[in-house]
Amino acid sequence: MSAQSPGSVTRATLLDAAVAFAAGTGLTDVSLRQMASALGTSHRMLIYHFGSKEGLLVAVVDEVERRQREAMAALGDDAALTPSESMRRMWRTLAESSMWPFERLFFEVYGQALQGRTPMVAFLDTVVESWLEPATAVGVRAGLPRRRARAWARLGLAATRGLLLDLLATEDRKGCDDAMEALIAALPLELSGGSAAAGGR
Amino acid sequence: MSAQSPGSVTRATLLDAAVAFAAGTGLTDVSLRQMASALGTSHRMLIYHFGSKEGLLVAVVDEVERRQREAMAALGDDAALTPSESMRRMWRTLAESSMWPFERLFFEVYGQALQGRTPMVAFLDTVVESWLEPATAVGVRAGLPRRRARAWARLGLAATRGLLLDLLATEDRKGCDDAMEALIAALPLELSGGSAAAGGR
DNA sequence: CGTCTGTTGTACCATCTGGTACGTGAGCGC
DNA sequence: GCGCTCACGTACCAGATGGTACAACAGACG
Repeated sequence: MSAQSPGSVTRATLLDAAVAFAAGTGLTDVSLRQMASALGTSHRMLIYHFGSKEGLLVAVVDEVERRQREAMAALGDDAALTPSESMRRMWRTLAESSMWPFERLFFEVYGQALQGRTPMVAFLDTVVESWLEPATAVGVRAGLPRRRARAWARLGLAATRGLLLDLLATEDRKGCDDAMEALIAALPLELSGGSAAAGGR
Repeated sequence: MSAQSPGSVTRATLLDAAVAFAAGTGLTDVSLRQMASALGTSHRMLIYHFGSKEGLLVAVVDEVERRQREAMAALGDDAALTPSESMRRMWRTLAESSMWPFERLFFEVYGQALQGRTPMVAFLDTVVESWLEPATAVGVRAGLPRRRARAWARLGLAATRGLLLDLLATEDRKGCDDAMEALIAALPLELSGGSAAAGGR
């Protein structure tokens, strides 16, 4: 195996460690030297592999976004479940405390993206739509008119993120569970699984 | 009253300008010199009035939090309205594009607080509870059992914040309005105004 | 008048920042 | 062997950073 491009194995390993570090520490006000020493390398090597600090941040943000999409795919495609059960399961997964570091990182990046900071700002292009489209499809499949499905998908996404913000701040798992259950109990009939029009064609 | 020379500025004025600057630019990766020159003063003066950069950040974050509480008080105490109408009105106010800079700042601070950065971390103590308690009271007054009222208050708060995150990222005002309407339409009967004002005193 | 107190400007400091120059091996094809 | 690329360490740079020392100027008060 020829190590062709500047970084095939080393770079990937380094990126993985960088994401883990970012999840644990955040990536605001972090210098190359700090991150490098936490990763067991030198700031010289980070610049070597990623070109610049900006390049490193781009790589980390892209990787976080990639994992987010991956998680969405893993959580959303369970077509056998009713939407309400699927929603409950997604919440149970996201609210797990082992996920918190990544969610903290997610909201940190989100907050900086909203302020236009490069390269986080690219986050905004996909952060809603990539979740909204699949969730809308679930609602449509369950028999909701498209526009209504999209509104509910949007609401479900927003409530989930808002409750995660709450959970991360208060660590009140029970209170947030109750709120999510209130939303699930209030879902339209089509989404709660009672009379799903399974053959939507 | 000594109308001081144009260069002379009091601490309160400086703080006000600092918050405005933070709302427009963010307060991540901002140096004293940058902020000072944007405020028409020198970094020397910021340190003179606030003690240190940390002291300035503390003052700004406290002020943002204070305004947030003030806004909550202004939005929440309209006891004549039904909860659903009150919610709709609150959303209409918060979604106004003139509020966006402050909301961006809010989420930026929130994101950094979640990563434990001082002094933003103090934000977390009040960011949920100070809104949750009044909203719960509204639900109880409308006839909901306390626990159910609290769950719905939490859900309403989370959905509002989640939709603001969505709105700030996508600027899709209509889509977010639809989602909020979907939530309002799904509120429990007691909150939607059908059987309002159960003789509370 | 002099003195004191609150502000402000200038000049400076040690430290840290991202980035670079350069040397040095290790591995590999020839 | 030779050359060549990748990977990495050491040493360094110019610039920016937060913070400080010190002087100067204003007005209030005796």
